[in-house]
Amino acid sequence: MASASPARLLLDWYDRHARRLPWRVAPEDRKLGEIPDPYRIWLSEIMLQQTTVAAVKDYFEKFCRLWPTVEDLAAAPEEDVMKAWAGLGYYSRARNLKKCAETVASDHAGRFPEDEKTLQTLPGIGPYSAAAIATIAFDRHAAVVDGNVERVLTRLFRIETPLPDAKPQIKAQMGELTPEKRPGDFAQAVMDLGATICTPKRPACALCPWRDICAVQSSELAETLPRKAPKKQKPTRFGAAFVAVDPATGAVLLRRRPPKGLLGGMTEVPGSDWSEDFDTEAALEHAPFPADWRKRMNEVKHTFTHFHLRLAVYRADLAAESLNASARDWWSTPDMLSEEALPTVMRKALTAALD
DNA sequence: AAGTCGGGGTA
DNA sequence: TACCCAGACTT
Repeated sequence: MASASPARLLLDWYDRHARRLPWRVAPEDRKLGEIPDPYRIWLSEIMLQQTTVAAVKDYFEKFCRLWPTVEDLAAAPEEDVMKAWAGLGYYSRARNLKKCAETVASDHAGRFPEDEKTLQTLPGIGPYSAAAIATIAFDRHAAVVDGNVERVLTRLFRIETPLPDAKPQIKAQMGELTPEKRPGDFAQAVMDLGATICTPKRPACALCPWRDICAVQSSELAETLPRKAPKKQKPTRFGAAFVAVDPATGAVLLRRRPPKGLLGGMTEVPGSDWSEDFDTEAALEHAPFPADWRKRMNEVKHTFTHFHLRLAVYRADLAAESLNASARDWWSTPDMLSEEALPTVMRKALTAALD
């Protein structure tokens, strides 16, 4: 009897052990001819970029509740989409999500294209997402490569070429490995294997369905793969944030960030620019208007993709009416605050000011 | 090819 | 602390 193929080994493991993502329909629960909702597959794949399943889950359900179809999302105000995305990070994903929904609604009659090439022309859909959507939503044969796949395959085949130079080889190997039947389940199985068994540190080789065919199984080498270029250390930037509070209502003064760049289009409290040579002694010069600003004891520490941030937080209590209304600023009462498009660093600043 | 974009989980 | 990332876009 011929030995089982690698794909068969993995799919058997997947059918027995793998946790299934809540929004992906299991093959056995699928009615004949029924396909998973491409809109939901697309939405989940965009959210899962650089983000864990645990972090995505509640956001995914909220988006499905607010906008059940791609047409609903296309018709939604971008402002509402940014609010619903607030806290998930990488906010350009939310802007591109909205653009993509509009394109699908207007140029594709509300239906997602089924082939990888066309999918990749849509905003926010790159090589990974295009392959994932084509194979999971449309059962197309595609080589899905994300960080998990890179880790699993560099170990399985002992690929010691550093990333990103190894990407073409990994893509080709994934293409050869992917079976004609159930290609989408296979892709999800490899990613699931990477998330649960073939982990970056201390992989559980003893539990791996590929242990007998893996080039580095249970060896010291496994943890060192995939090889990557050494990463440079993050600099620290400094700045000040100013929280104005209306004592009568508890409302705080907010404003909108510029549409592009860091935290583009998101809501913030007034503050200085952030720089490595920020003069903390002269922070009050950056206040949005003169007031009795009091420095809070605890500063805000936050880490972005490529720098650390330390923010001095100032608070002033003043009546909202005493301030000349600016077109770009608004007061937000405590019950409205949770719905504002506030990124995590701004929620930290508000906590430091209000607690 | 390198830089820009958050945030949470681990050790 | 300091790592690890379930990528895509811009320059």
